[in-house]
Amino acid sequence: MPAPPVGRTPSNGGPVPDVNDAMCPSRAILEHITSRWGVLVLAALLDRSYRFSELRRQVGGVSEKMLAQTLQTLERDGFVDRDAKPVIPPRVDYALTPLGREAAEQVWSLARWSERQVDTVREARAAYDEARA
Amino acid sequence: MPAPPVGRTPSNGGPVPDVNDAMCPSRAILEHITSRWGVLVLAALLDRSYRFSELRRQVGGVSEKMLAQTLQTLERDGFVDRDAKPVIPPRVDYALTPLGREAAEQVWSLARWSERQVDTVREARAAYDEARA
DNA sequence: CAGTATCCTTCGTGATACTG
DNA sequence: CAGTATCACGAAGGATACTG
Repeated sequence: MPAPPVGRTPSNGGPVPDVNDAMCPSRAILEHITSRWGVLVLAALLDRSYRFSELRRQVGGVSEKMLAQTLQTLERDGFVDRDAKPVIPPRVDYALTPLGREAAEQVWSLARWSERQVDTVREARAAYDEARA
Repeated sequence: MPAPPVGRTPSNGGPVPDVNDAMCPSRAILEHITSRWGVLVLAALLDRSYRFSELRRQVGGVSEKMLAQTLQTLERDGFVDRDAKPVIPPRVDYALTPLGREAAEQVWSLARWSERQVDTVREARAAYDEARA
């Protein structure tokens, strides 16, 4: 299937609703699950559910802001289930929904494929860089 | 984990040395093939090979700069084969390598899955937004 | 035709501080 | 503990003009 044609390219000037979001909703979904932290969060939750801080430790290097943002996006899309327990101190557990598990498995499979190609790709890059040095 | 400092930042695109190359090489690969234009380029080339301008028309809304940059990145990683014919006017054909075809098939499969979930996700979002309005 | 070079705007990300 | 608010900065991305 050919790529979806995009009508206009926003001439620089006005706040334009994301062209691809409007034109191609699936692009937004794909972006959410393949985003830098999205991949790692989904992968972590593939094992078991996590609390916020647990997840933050499990996914190394993510800021609170980005983790919260990533989780909200995934929750809104219906990939992650948020279970906030009304206790003090607050306790919130995050888990995959069935749909989220489907997504996680696929994206994780792609991630593992990428990992397997690391050496091949490194060689390709070396050859490419060599050819124009 | 602070982002490691990077040497040069070319004003123009081109295969930019990826910050994540050092810390997580597979992440860079994943990023290249799931990038906004990377997905679309790989998908288009799944059908057949294309010339630069053909590809630009096929993938609607991509600027020359981004298409060139995307193609260079994919070529450098060994996913795309660039065949520049020494004629005037210049003619360059782009095609998938076998490795690129593997990548394209997987990412396109994920993209099609995303497309199938569009309605489900839209409902999930509506429910989410409803719940906090 | 197939790109490069330059300039500029927008966006993502992180640091920090604060709240329930 | 689990977030939200604000700010600052570099990187991503686009428009345009130019070149072989």
